[in-house]
Amino acid sequence: MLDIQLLRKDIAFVASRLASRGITIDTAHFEALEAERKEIQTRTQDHQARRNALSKQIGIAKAKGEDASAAMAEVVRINDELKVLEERLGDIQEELNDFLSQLPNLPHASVPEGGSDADNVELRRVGEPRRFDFPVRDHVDLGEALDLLDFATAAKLASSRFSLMRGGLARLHRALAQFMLDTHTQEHGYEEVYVPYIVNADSMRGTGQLPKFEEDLFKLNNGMYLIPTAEVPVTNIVRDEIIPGENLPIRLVAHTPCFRSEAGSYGKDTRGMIRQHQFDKVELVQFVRPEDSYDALEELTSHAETILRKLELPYRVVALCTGDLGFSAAKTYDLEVWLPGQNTYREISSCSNFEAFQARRMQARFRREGGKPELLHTLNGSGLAVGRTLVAVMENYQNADGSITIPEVLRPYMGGLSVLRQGQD
RNA sequence: GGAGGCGUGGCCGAGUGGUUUAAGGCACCGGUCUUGAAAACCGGCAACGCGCAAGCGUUCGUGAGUUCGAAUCUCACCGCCUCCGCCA
Repeated sequence: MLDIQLLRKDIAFVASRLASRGITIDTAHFEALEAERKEIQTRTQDHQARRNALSKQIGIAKAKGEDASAAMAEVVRINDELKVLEERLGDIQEELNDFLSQLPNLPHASVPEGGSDADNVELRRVGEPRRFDFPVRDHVDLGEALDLLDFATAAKLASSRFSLMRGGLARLHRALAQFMLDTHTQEHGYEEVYVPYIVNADSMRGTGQLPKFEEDLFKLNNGMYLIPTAEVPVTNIVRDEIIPGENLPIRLVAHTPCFRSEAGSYGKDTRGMIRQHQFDKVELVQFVRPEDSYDALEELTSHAETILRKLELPYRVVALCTGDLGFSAAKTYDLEVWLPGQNTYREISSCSNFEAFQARRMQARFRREGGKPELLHTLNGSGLAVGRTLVAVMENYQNADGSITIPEVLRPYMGGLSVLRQGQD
């Protein structure tokens, strides 16, 4: 949520920053609502003040045994008017709130201008895509040939866009998550958290999934939702809290499954594990002081990159342009891993600074020594998407005979195993 | 699932219809005293909204209601605790 003060003060600025994201806002509508809100609110509060004063007089009069019927009659009259005013004020405030909650965050000044992902800016490439002297297979062919990946059975159990992993591949998937958690907790100073995979609507509003993106979520019959990312439960830990300033920054990491309905993605990435209704992700979340959040974004991105470096997977870092930013983000770096099976770089992590956008929705604040509560800044990033990392390992580490070499750093998690081949357990 | 109890500021806690403008304590901040610290004493100290300000308003888990007036009464919901049942 944007700061309503900023809209009151300089709506032209807000409109122009949103225009860079391809969003047009009805400034006249907002200004009209605000003018009415101000008038109605002033009148409402005048009435309330009058009523409170009279009620106090009535109390004093009654205590003395005097007659208070004139004052009581006036309060009745004031209450009639007040009822109308309060209703109208409530409606206006709701309308303002709806207007505000539909607006995405403003892009940071350093975000490149652009209308679509074609305008994203590649910042750096790390690692050299491997040259293969045999025909490259994608992860689906590799996994099915090894009898370790079975999409047909997954579709029988659930539907398309689910996967079934077996044996060494299931273990490799688990190894990746363990390796990521251990790296972030032991080397990068994150605290591991275990969180609910089902959350309420308030949490979804806090991080910005609601009200605009309900169709992307799985909703349960009790009104709660399956999490689309650990960002939701982990970030909402600080909702409605005032954190002592000396406790910041707070760095949390969680490994969770993620559930996405992928509505509107029919025909996109239908093959393999790239786009699933259920996938695992290790998520990094930071709560920081406002002045530290851009340094924290660089640092958090480097933490995610560390995983790719240790796995020796080639990747590139891309700065999303204004038109490609997610709803709540002020700035985002995507990490894209090289997939030989697709002969291209594919997103494997998205690291964002939300500034105070989520904190304002969540009322997540901190207090400096002796100061007033201030909104903190939130950040998060995948560190990494486990399923896509598994795909990247399979495709980049494949051998001519269809076996898959296990990256060095994962072998301790695999009981020392160095290669996945057919017929193994 | 059943029965009972409870939700008050950063924390503890008083308050069962009217000068509550939420007592008191802890913590915290400032001051006096002191070589310094501690103790003692004095003062300050919830959040949010509107307003240039004075100030006004809202908030006692949440929402609805009763009343001239609600932290206090009624209803619903949420959460926590205790006991019973069930269960990994």
